[in-house]
Amino acid sequence: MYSQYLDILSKNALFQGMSQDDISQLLHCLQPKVVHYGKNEYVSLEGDKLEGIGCVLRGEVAVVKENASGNRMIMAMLPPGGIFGEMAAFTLPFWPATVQCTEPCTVLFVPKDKITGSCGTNCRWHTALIENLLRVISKKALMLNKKVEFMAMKTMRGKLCAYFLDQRKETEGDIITLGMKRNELADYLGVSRPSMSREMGRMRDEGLIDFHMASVRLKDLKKIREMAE
Amino acid sequence: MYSQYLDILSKNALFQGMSQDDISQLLHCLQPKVVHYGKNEYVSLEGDKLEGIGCVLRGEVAVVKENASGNRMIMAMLPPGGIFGEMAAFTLPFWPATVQCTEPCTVLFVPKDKITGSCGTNCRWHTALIENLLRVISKKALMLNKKVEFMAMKTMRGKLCAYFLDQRKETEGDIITLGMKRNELADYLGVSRPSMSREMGRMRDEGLIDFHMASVRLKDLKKIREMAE
DNA sequence: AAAAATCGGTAGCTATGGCAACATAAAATG
DNA sequence: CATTTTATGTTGCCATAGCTACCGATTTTT
Repeated sequence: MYSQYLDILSKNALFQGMSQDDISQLLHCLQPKVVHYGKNEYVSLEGDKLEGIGCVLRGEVAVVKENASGNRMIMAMLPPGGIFGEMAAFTLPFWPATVQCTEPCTVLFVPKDKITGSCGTNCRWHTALIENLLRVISKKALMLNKKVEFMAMKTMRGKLCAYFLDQRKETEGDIITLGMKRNELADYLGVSRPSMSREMGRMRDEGLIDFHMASVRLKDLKKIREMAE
Repeated sequence: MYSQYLDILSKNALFQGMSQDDISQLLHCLQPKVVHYGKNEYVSLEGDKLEGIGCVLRGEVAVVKENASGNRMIMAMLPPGGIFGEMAAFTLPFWPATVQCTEPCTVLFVPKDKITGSCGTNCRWHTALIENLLRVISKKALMLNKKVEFMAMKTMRGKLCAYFLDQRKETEGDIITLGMKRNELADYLGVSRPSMSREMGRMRDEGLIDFHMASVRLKDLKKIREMAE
């Protein structure tokens, strides 16, 4: 019944660690709805009743928020494998944003009460699903928490240093990769691109860092750490 | 065994909607550890192995983050009924912050694998626990998301208007209550208190709002909405 | 009720960082 | 390989908002 979608579902964060057979059985007890949409069709409208989590099976959807005066802000673009509504599903009764297809799409909706409710028979993969969901949501919360920390830094230099050190985390070397383009990083930190470039230039002049394109070499870790408090 | 703690646990977000009898049975299968601490003792150290979620039963704990140069930043103060570690438990192997008692405390630790793992016999309240946990974590994520939105606004006025409108949400009237003191609100929005007061004064001069202490009257909703884009 | 502490409004000065505009470099496209 | 497009660096100007300091109001403590 869902066999044609097992391939893409096995790459979905909600079904991580399960074989396609497992997913197939699990789907049987989740009783999800599969819906097809045409280009530009709405998957959900802000304020609509929220019944479950959406998984993109085919196409691409845009999560957008529209303000009073009709300006639309794109919150995310989700390719196949992407999920949406997971943060709101267990807290809000309504969709907090609008979801629209940018091309013909197929979306699978997992009813929220089927996720937590036990399914009688094979609860084994149910447990894995719940663990995955907990992982997905708390990962998001931690990412947001980190972003708040960056944005809360008072100076541009503070934000940059905090971000650099965070990027360094795993790799103990002193060369890091900005995982984003300048524009995106500036947006992420809540500053303007020219001002950010200017500050990075100043930091280079002062011998704190060196950089070329997306790679930055942290030359004076001690001072960088001081700035990132 | 845990009977003396049922009173306070029934006020805990994790056990919401359960009777004390239910909680008692559930605890039996969660096999939590109860630990007593003296004043200023450490409950967990940043970097320690993270084994489960903590519930404050007695006393008060402080969640603190220390930076390289020994400065400590208080992330939260948790009274009895408070929980900690819930965001990290399913994502990080180690505690991301230090937890310390400000007075003699008792803490109950719920092992994380006991939460998701099925317990064989009475799974009924297990399901409720998981739903509660999902609610707690996703609520936190939504709150952080909102905070990011406020902080990302480019101007002071934008931040204020967005916050005012959010506070208005439920009550459709035009008088809102700032749920915080000026200092706290300024911190929350990531601005300085004097600048915020100055801007609020300007907005009053322009006829957008009126305010006295913690209550603000939104006089020109149209313009306020425009500013909050 | 008096004293102390906290909270909130105001003002002046100044610096940080936003913005626009342009220049150069890299990457994508044909 | 040439051309277009996109990404990045740079600069000057200037407004927003930070900071310090102070004063009055309100709340808490004793």
